[in-house]
Amino acid sequence: MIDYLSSLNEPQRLAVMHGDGPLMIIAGAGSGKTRVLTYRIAYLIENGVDPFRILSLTFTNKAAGEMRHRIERVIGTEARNIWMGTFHSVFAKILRIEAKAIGYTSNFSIYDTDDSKSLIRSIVREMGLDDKVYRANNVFSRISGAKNRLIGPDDYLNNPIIQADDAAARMPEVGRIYKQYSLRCFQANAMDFDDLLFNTNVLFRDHLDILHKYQHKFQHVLVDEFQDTNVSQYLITRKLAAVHQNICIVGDDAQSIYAFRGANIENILNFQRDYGKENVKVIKLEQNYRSTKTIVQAANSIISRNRSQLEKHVFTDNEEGPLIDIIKASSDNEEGRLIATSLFEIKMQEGLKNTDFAILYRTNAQSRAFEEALRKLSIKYRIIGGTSFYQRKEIKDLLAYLRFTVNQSDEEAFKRIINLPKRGIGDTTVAKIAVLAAEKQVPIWEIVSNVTKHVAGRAGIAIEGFADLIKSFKLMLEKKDAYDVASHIAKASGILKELYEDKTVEGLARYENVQELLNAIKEFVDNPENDDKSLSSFLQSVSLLTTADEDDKDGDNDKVTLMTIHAAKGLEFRNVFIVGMEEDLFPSQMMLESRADLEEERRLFYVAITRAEKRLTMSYAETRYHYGRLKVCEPSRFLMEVDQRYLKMARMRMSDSTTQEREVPSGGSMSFVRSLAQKTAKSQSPQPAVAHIPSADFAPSDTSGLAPGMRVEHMKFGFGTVKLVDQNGTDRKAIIQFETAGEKTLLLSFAKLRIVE
DNA sequence: GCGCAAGACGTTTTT
DNA sequence: CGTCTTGCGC
Repeated sequence: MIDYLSSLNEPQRLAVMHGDGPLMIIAGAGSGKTRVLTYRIAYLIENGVDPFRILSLTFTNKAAGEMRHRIERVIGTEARNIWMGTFHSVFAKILRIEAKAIGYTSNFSIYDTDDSKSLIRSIVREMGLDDKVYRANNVFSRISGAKNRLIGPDDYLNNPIIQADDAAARMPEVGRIYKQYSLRCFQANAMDFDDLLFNTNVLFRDHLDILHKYQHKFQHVLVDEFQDTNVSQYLITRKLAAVHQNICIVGDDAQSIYAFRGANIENILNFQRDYGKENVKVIKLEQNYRSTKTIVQAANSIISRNRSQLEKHVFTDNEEGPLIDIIKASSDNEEGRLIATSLFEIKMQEGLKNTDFAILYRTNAQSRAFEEALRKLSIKYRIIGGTSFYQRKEIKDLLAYLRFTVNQSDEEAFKRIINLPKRGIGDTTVAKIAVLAAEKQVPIWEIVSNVTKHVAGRAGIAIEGFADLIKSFKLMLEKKDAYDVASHIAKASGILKELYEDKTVEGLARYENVQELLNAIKEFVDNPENDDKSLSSFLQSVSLLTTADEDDKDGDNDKVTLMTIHAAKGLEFRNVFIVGMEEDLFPSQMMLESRADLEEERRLFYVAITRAEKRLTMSYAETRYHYGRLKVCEPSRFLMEVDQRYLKMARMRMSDSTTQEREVPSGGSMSFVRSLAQKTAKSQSPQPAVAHIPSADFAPSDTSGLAPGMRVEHMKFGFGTVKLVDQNGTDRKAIIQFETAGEKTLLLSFAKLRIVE
């Protein structure tokens, strides 16, 4: 009956059949870890473990769904009872159940990144701070980083290292913003993504009875993609596994690509320390079943350049396979055409389907050229990630109505809809209400529902009307399901009407999108797997969708997949194109600018390569449009780092260029620098020239060009002030240097600065 | 408070 | 090149 065991190799079988106690599976790319995890859970259930008592944490909800179905095929419908999902969705569910213990109610809102940033923007304004200094992006990432390390606002303020760091970054008030931000989230009965994990930790820390309940409930805890968990997540798993000690982690340090959001490879090391090295069973899965020898070895040649890694040797018995093709294109658009043509040829020659192909890129913005080229060849494609359906304005607007109906404390939802459609309530009034609520420490609704006490005149009456509208929506919540409430709200709020009256193409599309959202809610309600059909439950599931979770709306499934490399984690395709292999793009400009080593970028490259089963193609363009300007690109250093034996390429060369120089007065703004360079280029060369000024060279990471004690101050992306100072603080001159490469457009936002004595 | 026009500013990667 | 903010007349 357990015939699935026979299809496994020795280490895989050991991992599946491991009994009690901590288990760490180091699984190389393509080594069948999903199978192992699936079968292990099936095996546990067959051996008497109650599915209700298994907690399995995956990286996407889709992965959880697929795994659930695979387990179902082995052991039957019992698989439905396994606790399975992403960290965020599983613990959001638990927080919903236990909300009261930490002062929330179970219908709390989940703030997405936009909500968080908008709240931070308001707070910065209210505190009278400069929003150019305290950029929402920056502040948010600091707060997020702190939360991921389980540092609360008070800890943050009391930590001298963090305070010194903030002071050095000239943002000493971040701690106070953080404190206010947390307070406001709490008052809004809202949690951001990080709070879902942070508050779970708080819940387990402060309420031992609740912790004990879950500790005893979960007899087995399994964590996939362990290399991408952060401290906050790790501690949750550690607490949950503390009683039974049955924790199984699966990961690959070589595929850790989420350090930027707090993932900590050291969790793998901590794991052995925390459970005792002698207690932890370690199993390595090193045989790759996915890719050709060429692909596996090329990937190995990349990752071997990284210093920090666990000892592991990934190999394969698969065929040799074709060499990796390198395609050089003259522009980003040509890159699109060449890839699309190549894809089409391979598809015809080998008789493949569109689903056999994936195009992977470093940033979402790169998809455009490939979309156009594929469309021209009538090749169907789908894009994963990017501006997703749920990020569209009209969708967020309706969702905000739904959120506010469920949770009248939700400040961000309130701000979004209070004047939508227009009812004569301006920013001033909105800010006033938000501040009033914050000062009195009461929910927004408290002010809104008694608005005439606080706001006089026309605005007050308008808000009163709004409050009555929301009250009428609220009444529906108890009796009706999510779909009935939502479709009523769409009509009664006037959102649908406003879009319907907009007869432009975009207006029509927006109207259809809203209908599409209503359809999605209908589907949610009709799905027998969802036991809770309330609006609140729908909103929760929607906010925690991962990019991979979004389904195609049309029924056609044979499509080429376009996505970022990050989104491709865990997936595999027969043929893979890795595009945009250019210095500044991959490895990314940001990584080159910060003095960080490129190890994470290299791991990302490793992940990209190992998605391919049979055939791999890489491409780069010599020029690329960026902010509407043409930029000259150089081939990525990563292309040189691959063992050249596995590549089939046109000889790579740097683009021909000559260098021009111009003096820049210190303290001048970049727009001045820009116009100066523009003038220079035009007057000095008969044809207008391209100025290639890689922004990586903006801050001379190579300090050899600098006299001792000198430094160049600048703004990223070529905006702001250029300033060159010596150790006495005296201004000195700097040179802007740019190359001409015989093209027509000037690219001036990427300036290379050099020092003049 | 609204709407339009000119101007500023920006791109990793994601739950 | 887009998108979002700001400034001004109404």
